[in-house]
Parts: sequence; C-alpha cells; structure tokens
Amino acid sequence: MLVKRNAGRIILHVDMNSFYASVEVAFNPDLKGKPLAIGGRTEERKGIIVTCSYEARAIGVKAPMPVWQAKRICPELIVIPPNFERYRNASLAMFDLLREYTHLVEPVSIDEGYVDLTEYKTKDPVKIAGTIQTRLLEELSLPSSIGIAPNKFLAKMASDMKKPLGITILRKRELHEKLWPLSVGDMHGVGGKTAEKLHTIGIKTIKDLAEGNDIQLKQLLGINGERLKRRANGIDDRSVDPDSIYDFKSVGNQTTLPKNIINARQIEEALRKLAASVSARLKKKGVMGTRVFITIRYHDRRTITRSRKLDNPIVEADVLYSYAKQLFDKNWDGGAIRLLGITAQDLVEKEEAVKQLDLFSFEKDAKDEPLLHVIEKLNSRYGKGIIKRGMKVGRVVDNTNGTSFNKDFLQE
DNA sequence: TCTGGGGTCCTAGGACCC
DNA sequence: TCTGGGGTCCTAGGACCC
Repeated sequence: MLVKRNAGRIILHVDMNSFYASVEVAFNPDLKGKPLAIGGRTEERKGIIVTCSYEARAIGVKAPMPVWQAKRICPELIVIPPNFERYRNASLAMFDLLREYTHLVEPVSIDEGYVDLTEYKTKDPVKIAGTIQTRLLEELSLPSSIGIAPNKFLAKMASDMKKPLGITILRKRELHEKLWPLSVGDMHGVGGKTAEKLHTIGIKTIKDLAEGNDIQLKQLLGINGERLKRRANGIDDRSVDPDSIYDFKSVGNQTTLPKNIINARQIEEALRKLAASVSARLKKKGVMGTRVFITIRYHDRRTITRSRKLDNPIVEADVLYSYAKQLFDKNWDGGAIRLLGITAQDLVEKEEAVKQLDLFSFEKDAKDEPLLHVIEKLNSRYGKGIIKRGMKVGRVVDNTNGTSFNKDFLQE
C-alpha cells in the first residue's frame, strides 16, 4: 500500500536572525545599527562570541570566536554578556505567536522551529509565512528567515538561503538548481569531519552526495551515509512533533573555571555548585537521573567523560555531588583543570522514580557514599552486620488506594 | 590571551548470558 | 574437548547542532 501520510506536506522552518543580539536590540533600541556581540562572561577568561549582529558580521566578527580576537578585528564592538532569561522569554513569545496558526509547532532550539501548515492547504503558505515574519518583526522587534518546503530538511535548508528576513520556497522539482550546487559542507548534518571524509571519495557538492554510491557511503559513514544521501535527494519523512521538547534525555551543567585549578577544595566547590544547579533543574522538570556523567577538561583541552549507571534514580544535590566526586576521584590524573561538568542521564519521571527508589541494592559497590548513611540507619534498626553485600533492602510504598502502606523488608 | 554551554545521536568494544 | 553466535547492557568517545 502506498504510504500517503507525508504526501504533499507544507512545512515552515522559522529561524530567528542573530537571535540573542536581536533580543538585546529590541530591549535597548540604542544598540540598533551598531556592531554588537553577545559573549564573554567569566572575569579572567573573556570567553567567546555566542552570536553577533549583522553589522558586526560585516566587519568579520563571527561565532564562535574568542572575544579578544573579535575586539582586535573590530575595536568598536559592543560586547554584552548573555541574559538567558531574557532570551527564553522572547523565545516563548515567538513560539506563542507561531501557535496562533497551528498547534503543530515544534521548537528545535531557543530560536528556531518547524511549523506544519499542511492543514492550511487551501490558503497560500507564502502569504502566511509573510504574515508571520512581519508580525515577529513588528510585534516582537525580532527579524527572522523562513523556509517553506515539503519536509523538515528542505525547509531548514531553505531558511538558510536568505538571511536576514528572507522567505525561501524550496520545491522538490527545484532541488537540482537550488540545493544540489551547494557544497556538501553546507548541508545540515554535515560538519567538518564528515565533509572531509566525503571529499576523500570525491563528493564535493550536494549533487555528488545525492548521486553517491550506496555501498561506499555506508562504508564511510554508517547509517548516517544512507540518511544523508536520502536528504540530498530531498527525502525526509520526519513529522513535526509539538511534544518532542518534553522528551529531554539529559540535564547537565558545565563550567569553564575562571582559572585552571588543581586545588582539591576549589574542585569540590565547583562540583558542589554544578550538582546544586543540576539538582534544581531536575526538580523543576520533575525527573530523576539513573546515570551520573562527568566531564573533565584539562588545561590542554584534553577532555575525558566518565559515567556511571545507578541502581536507583537520584535528584538531591548532595547525592549527585557524591557520585560525581567518586567518578572524579577515580579518574582525575592530577592535571590542571579547565572545565568541569555534571550531567544526569537516563531520566525517569518522578512518580515512576519513587517506586524504584524503594528498592536499594548493595550488590555493586558497598562503598557507595550516598548509601552509607542508609546502611548505617538500617544497621541501627536491625542490628549491626545484618545488612550485607548482595542483599536487597527496601521499603514498599503502596499508595494505590489512597491509603499509604509502608513496610521495610530484607531480601537475601 | 585560543577556542562556551546546552544538548542529541551513533559507534564500538567488552562483559555477560543463553 | 576448547569454542559458535545472537542479544543486551554498560561505558567512552566522537560528530554534530544551536
């Protein structure tokens, strides 16, 4: 049977132009027309340019460039530290505006999203795109570029073709003239490494990729090779999913330290701060983590990541810290540290988490610091030495009938 | 004076089990 | 005796995106 599900779709990709900079200009119109950049925050290190106005781009400033370098290129550059709360609010307003047209709006990041206008078939999608763009500019003072195409990939490529304030339509039959002449590196999903690999087999343009040899591509890039070739041919069946923002898979924070450090107290302090922040964000989202993941970047930018799967989900800052610290102590080579990060992964909903939390297992590592106090408590309750490695200890909580039922149990 | 911080997805090797 | 093959989980690293 022919699958018609995705036949004749109309997808918009709305991409805000130099979003953070535009929000700052909207907030302070005095900045309009000036070379403006968002970036730099820590005192000793000035950080990088996150984004910049088109006036700054014209002079050669671009992200991600170290702030000192940008200032050398453009001494009159105004550099503002990022104000994420401000950007999040602007982002909410922007997506609210898009949702006035359809609920089928999928945010992909703070400043871009897809809109499925297929249900507007009888109307003119170009006109709707024009209205959206004008309203974003007039009501929110935010410029955007919009791509219109039969699927997400083409809409994304289209929105990239005219910036700022462009509206670009990319039809299937126009691929050979509008998409194929571009170099492969310009394709969404093809970064520096992949472009380099593709060059080794003589693929330079998107057309070359579209006509590439299946076996060769698969050998070179795995399943990504097949997918990229399909995209190059204008094939992309992904649907616009308004709920995708709710299935986040990890919550983490990392920080570049003001100075490279080897001091144990400073390291501990940095890890505690990160753990507190991650914990607060997990709580806000109502989830717990079943894996703790740390990042250590050394002074020479050598980066290692280490993670550990847990038997029970966690959220509390001190527990998170304690696992992160264990991972850190086990893996730190003593070198000066530039960056530290803690991420909670394998997230579970809090309600679900409560049920799992009630079963502690000491099978793996009886030295688990976060569990030591639990062992101690249970030992005092049951008598010392009762709790052994390999034993399961739990508390059953049953709230199903509105009545709460608690019972400790031990299981060999 | 080199190079941020938030993520997602894929790969590959080893352990372990049947 | 001496060694197949599939599946899953865990971990580390890498590519990519905004």
